[in-house]
Amino acid sequence: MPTEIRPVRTGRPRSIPASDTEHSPREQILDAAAALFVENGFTATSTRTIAERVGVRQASLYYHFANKEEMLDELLTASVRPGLEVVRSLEALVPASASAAGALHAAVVLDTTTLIKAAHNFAILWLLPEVQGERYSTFRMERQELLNVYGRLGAAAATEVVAATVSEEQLGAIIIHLTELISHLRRSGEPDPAYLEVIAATALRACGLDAAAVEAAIAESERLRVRV
Amino acid sequence: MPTEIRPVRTGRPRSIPASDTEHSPREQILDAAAALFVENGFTATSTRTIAERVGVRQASLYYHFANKEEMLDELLTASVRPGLEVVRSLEALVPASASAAGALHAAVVLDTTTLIKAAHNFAILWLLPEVQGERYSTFRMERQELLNVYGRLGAAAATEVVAATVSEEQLGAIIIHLTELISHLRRSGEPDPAYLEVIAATALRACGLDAAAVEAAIAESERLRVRV
DNA sequence: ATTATCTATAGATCTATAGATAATGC
DNA sequence: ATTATCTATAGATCTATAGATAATGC
Repeated sequence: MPTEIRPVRTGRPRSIPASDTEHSPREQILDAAAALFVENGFTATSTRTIAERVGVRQASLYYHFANKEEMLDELLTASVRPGLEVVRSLEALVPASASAAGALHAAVVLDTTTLIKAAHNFAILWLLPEVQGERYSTFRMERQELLNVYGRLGAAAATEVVAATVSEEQLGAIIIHLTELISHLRRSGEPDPAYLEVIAATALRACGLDAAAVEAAIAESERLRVRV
Repeated sequence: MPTEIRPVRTGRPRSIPASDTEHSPREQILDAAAALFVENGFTATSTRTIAERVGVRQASLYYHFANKEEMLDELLTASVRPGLEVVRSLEALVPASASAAGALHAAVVLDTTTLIKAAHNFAILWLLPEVQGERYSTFRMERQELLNVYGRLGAAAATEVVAATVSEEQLGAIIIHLTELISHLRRSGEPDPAYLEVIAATALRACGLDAAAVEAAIAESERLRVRV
C-alpha cells in the first residue's frame, strides 16, 4: 500500500483546522486572494476577507506575505507565464515545422484554453486599475512580451494588404486583446468552449487570411497542438 | 457688447472659490470622479480625494449625490449612450441607403472616436469589478444593446463561412470588444489616431470580408460618416 | 529552537449624517 | 426661505505590527 504523504506541519495549529492539507498555507492564501481579487477587485478585497476564506486570522497572512500587494504581484506573474510559454514554444516551430498561420491559431487556442481552464479567471486581474501603476511593471513587461510574440506571428501570417496597413505592434495588441475576450465572457458564466475556436479563427481573419487559408491553418493547428 | 452669462450662485460660498464657474457643482464632481475612477478604480478612490479635486469639503458631495455609487452610476450610463446612438443611427441606414459592411465600419470608427476623444477614458469604467454586480444592471443592459446592434450589423455583413461558424452574439461580442481595445491603449498614453481605422478594418475582417470588400466598405464608410 | 499560528491593538483611514452658516431670492 | 456650502464627528472599517502561544524538530 502506498505510504500516505501527509506533510506534518509545524507551528501553532489553526483555530479552525485546515480543510486543505494538500497545499501550503501560502498557496491557500493565494488561492483565496485570487478568487476575491477577480470577483471584487484588489482594493475592495480586505485582508480580513481573504483570511476568513482561508480559515486563519487576518494577521496570520502577514507571516507569509509582507503586504497585500505582494499577493497580487505573485498572482499576476504566475498568470502570464503559462500562456507565454505555450506561445513561445509554438513560435519556435516557425518556419521550419509550422507555418505562421498554423502556429498562431494553435497559440491562440492553447492560450485561451489555459485562461478558461485555470482555477480562477486570472486575466481579469491584468485589467485592474491598481495594476496599471509602477508597482507591477515586471508583470506588464511579461504581458508586453506575449504581445510581441503574437505580433511577430501575426505579421508573419498576414496578407500583404494587412501587413502594409497594420503594424506588428498593432497586430499583437489586437490578437492578445482577442484572447482576453475569453476572460470577459468567463466573468458572466462558463463560456461555450466553441468560443476558443471562434476567437482563434478571428485572429487569423484579423491578419487578412481568406476562408481557404483559415481552413488550412486550422487543420495545421490541430496537428501542432497534439505535438506541443 | 455681449452680456456675460454669469450664473449667480446661491448658497454658502466655497472656502476655495471655484475656478470653473461654467459647470454646475454636480458636473464638476462627476468630472473629478470620472478622472479618479478611471485612474485608480472605484473603491480605491475616496470621496475625500474627489472633493479635494473639486475644491470642496468631502461632506459637500453628499448634497449632490446620495452616495459614491450614484456618481459611478451616472458616469456609466452617460458613457454608453453616445456610442449607442451613433451605432443605432447607422444601423437605420441599412439596407436602404448603406450596406451592412459600410455601416459597420462607420459605426466602429465613430464609436471609437467618441471613446478616444471623450474628456475621460470612460470605457475603462465598464471593466471595473465593482460594475459587474447587480447595482449597475441598467448600464450593463445598455452595453448589451450596443453589442446586439454590432452583432446584427456584423452578421449582415458576414461572409457565408463566418455566418455559419460565428453566431450573431459572438460576432457582436468580438466587435464591441475590438472597439474597447482603444480605451486600453488610451490607458498608457494617447493612441495613434490611425488605430481607429485599423480597428474598424479588423472588425470587417472578423466578419470574413476579403481585401476588396474591406476596401469598398471603407470607401462607403467615409461617405456615410459625413452624413451622420 | 523553529515554525506558524494566535490575540490584541495602534493608527489611519473612509463614508455618511447632523447641524451651523453664508450667500441669494422673494 | 432656499440653496449650497461649511465644520464636526460617529461608527465602521482596514492594514500592519507586537508579542504570546502551541505545535514540531533536534
